[in-house]
Amino acid sequence: MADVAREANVSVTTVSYVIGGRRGSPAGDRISADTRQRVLDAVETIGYRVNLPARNLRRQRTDHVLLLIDRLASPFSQHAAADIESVLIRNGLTMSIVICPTPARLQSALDMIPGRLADGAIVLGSSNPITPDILVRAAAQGVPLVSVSTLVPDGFDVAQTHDEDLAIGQAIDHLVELGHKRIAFIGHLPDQSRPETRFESFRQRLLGHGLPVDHTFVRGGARVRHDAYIGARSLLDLTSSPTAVFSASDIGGIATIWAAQRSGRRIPDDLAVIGCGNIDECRLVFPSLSSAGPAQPDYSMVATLLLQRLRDPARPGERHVFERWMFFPRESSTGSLLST
Amino acid sequence: MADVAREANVSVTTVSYVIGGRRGSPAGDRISADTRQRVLDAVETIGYRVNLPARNLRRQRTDHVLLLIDRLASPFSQHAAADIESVLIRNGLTMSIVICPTPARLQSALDMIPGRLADGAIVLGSSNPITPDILVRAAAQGVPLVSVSTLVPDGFDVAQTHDEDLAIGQAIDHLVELGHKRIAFIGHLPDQSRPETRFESFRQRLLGHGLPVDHTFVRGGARVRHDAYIGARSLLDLTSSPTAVFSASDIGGIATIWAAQRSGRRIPDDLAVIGCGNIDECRLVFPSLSSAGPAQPDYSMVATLLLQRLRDPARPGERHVFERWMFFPRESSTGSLLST
DNA sequence: ATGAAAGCGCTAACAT
DNA sequence: ATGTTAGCGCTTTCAT
Repeated sequence: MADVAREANVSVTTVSYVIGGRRGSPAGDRISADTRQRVLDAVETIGYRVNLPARNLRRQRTDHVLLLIDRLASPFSQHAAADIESVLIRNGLTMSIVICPTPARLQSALDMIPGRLADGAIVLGSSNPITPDILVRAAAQGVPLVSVSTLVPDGFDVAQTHDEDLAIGQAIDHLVELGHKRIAFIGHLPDQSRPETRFESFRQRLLGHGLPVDHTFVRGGARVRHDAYIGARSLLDLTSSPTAVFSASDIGGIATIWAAQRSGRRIPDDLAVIGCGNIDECRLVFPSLSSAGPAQPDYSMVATLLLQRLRDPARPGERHVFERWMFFPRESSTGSLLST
Repeated sequence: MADVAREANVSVTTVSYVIGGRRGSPAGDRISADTRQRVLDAVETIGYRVNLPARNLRRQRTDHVLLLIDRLASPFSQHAAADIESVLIRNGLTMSIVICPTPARLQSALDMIPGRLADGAIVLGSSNPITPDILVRAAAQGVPLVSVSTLVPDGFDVAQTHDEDLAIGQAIDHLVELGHKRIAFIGHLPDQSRPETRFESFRQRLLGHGLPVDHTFVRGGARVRHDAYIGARSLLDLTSSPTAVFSASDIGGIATIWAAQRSGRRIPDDLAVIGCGNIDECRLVFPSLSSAGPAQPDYSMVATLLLQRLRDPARPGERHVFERWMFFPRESSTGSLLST
């Protein structure tokens, strides 16, 4: 900066004001158009680049936020990341993504914020059981945080879906109306030792119809195509196999369709399949996949929540609804295209 | 740090040595075990957190690298990111991901490195035509860079696949041997105004068999399931439609299978399909997708290349092979499972 | 085995 | 409209 100042025949202050471009108060008016141009030219000839760590050290702020996700591959993360980042960029912030497949990695990513490498974080879909503790502790230490989950807000905000239970209930009603009695479940968790909200919705609705919830009809692995495929195959290999499968994810539903087709079953005649999430792929797969999920998910409000919290870190955490779920019947359960 | 020093009754130097833990020379021997423990306790009671921007400013180094990808959704990015990050972590570095869907975003992400927010970057699969220019210019300005692509190395290293052309050739041979003459192509580019290496491999091999390359049989959009689906559907709607489709991506191949099934075609009897990339999904889809791709991709050497370049930034750029392609015939072209 | 102090590059309060 | 200067929090050389 000193070099630039010398070249432009101004002080470092002037250089700072030109390149720092405060969006606040004493920005434009301070420097004359002529001086500003001289500085810009000097920057060009010198090849000067601002040193961000120095700026961040001084400003005590980075204008950068972290998006923490458990894995890249999830079909909605692309959508979510794009929605969120566009809001952040519009507000002058940058974003980067850190993959946190384990609680330890989540912790170390969150540690970047007290470490002043970022101003805050958005946490997507870490369904690990010890995640809440980690988030609560981080928030208690003043880390501005928004979680997209069903957690209880506690110093951080929670963005969550609405009517998930209702939509899943409608999916089950739909299967029952079609005469299905042997309905299996493919969930996210590898085991049934911990509660899973979508399983609870599934279970309650089955019980409501007077149908038994048979634990030999429950599998995990909905998060990963291959795992769900294995789960579906083992369901279909049962001597008394299900006539319908409800999966807690769409990729699990699609994997189930594939496993069923490979076993020679026709869909939905021999096996009805319903997924969750209503991702685009549901409409492409043949037969198209019935799904409970949001009509058109929009994650931009998640970013807005973080912006609010950055402005006022002391706000108590709150729950906010950012997408409303519905049931979309398609070929995989009805046999004909009722809805796209 | 001053607070910690006071609490522990030592100097800030000592605190720095304890928490900075130089992995180099004067680290362990300098501080006595007793003093070290006193400092650690003080850190605990004070709740001290190191300020990374200050450290990075002073060290002129961040021990952080960027992974630049064009979109999250690509099926191999999960794998690549995990491979690369594990090598980096093992070497004491951290990694974050920045999504660069446009050349402008790629540029601004790369600018973080002269900006001293990261030490270097790995660029995955930006197939945009102006990308090479951006990378060359960044490298010329001293940005340590590794590109996973088929670009010409120029100040940065290039990690690339091997025998891609050969594997695609085998795939085409396979189709020709099965009697196919009307073979369509679904590529990455939206138009044919720019050369595309996989299309070139496809084209050359067809010509080698004396088959015409019909431009009404070429579509784009292989990168996105929905786009590929649209492309495949328009191919199948032709009055004289292809009997085989070769897609430059596996998700394009799977989308083609779906489009064909929806049109009432049997696979491979009415339409043979081959993809590229050999992703896990190929073995799950029904019928399983024949594919040209690596047997088991391993991206760790990409990270190794960057580590080398960080050590010696002046090294001229080189090409390195990190995965070898083969052709894997499966049900979507043969009708029976020859290979998994 | 430990401490004093310079300075990394920048911003912003306070001059003028 | 522009300049002076005191730090931001840390690392590291040089002393002791």
